[in-house]
Amino acid sequence: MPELPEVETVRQGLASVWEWQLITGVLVRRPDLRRPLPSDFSARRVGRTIESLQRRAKYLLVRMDGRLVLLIHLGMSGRMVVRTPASGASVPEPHDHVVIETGSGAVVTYRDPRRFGLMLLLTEDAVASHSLLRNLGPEPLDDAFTSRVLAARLAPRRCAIKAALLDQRLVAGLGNIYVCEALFRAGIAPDRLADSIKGKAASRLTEAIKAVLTEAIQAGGTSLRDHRRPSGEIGLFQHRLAVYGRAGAPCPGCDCGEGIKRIVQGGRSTFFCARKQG
DNA sequence: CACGAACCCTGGCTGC
DNA sequence: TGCAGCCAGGGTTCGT
Repeated sequence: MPELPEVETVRQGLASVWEWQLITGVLVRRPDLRRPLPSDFSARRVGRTIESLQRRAKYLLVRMDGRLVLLIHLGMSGRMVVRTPASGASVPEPHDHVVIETGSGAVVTYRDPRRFGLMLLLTEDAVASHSLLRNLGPEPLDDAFTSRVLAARLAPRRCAIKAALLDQRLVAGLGNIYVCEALFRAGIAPDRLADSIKGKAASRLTEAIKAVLTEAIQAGGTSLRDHRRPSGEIGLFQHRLAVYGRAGAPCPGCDCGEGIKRIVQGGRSTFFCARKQG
């Protein structure tokens, strides 16, 4: 589910509730996520103060005092649900796996039906070198991510550009939706070889990636099924998708009669316009 | 390095 | 209505 814009939306929502809050309770209702939660998961966190929330790729990093960091990945179906004292108590749902209460009385629930997500407690020293993080590519919204950087990273890759952009080692945070949308905006065919993207094409692709991610964050992400902001509101970017999930619909970028096509690359759907992305 | 397939797990939708 | 089959925004691992 969540790609970079959805995770960033969750980060912003959680930050307003969690920053500088004391953790007063952690309840593990179901420890068997993608990696099992350790038995001391709760004990190590109660009494800590949350200092900041950051995002790296599709990971959330919750930094606490004592150089302790909670790493969260939402997988495909993970959500963080916030309940404040004003919104009242509620009955736990079947897939509410971890419940975290802070000094303000806010209760944040990690809900993840498919349990592809994970939570991991690390010390600050272990974060940068952790196996889940150390091979991640650059953040696409950083100023340092330029078309020259992208072209250089694509140059040794002899695979389809679609597959290359989904590879988190090449650039971090893109998923199936935003890769499709960025390639459409850049006018690049999804099966074009990655090492052929340079110069003008690399510039168009870089700008397309940054623009689509920025717009999606501003819209609160894309809510196709599971994504919710911590407040419970849905994102709105699904209304602005040009190609993703729109097989057969008219192309919004040109007047070709064929409409948006769907193909399968590496077992995953790709949506594109054959004319605009010739 | 690249590729596909299998796998992790559940829910929703489609078609029969 | 029930059920089988397929699909899904994430990722890893293993074999070729």
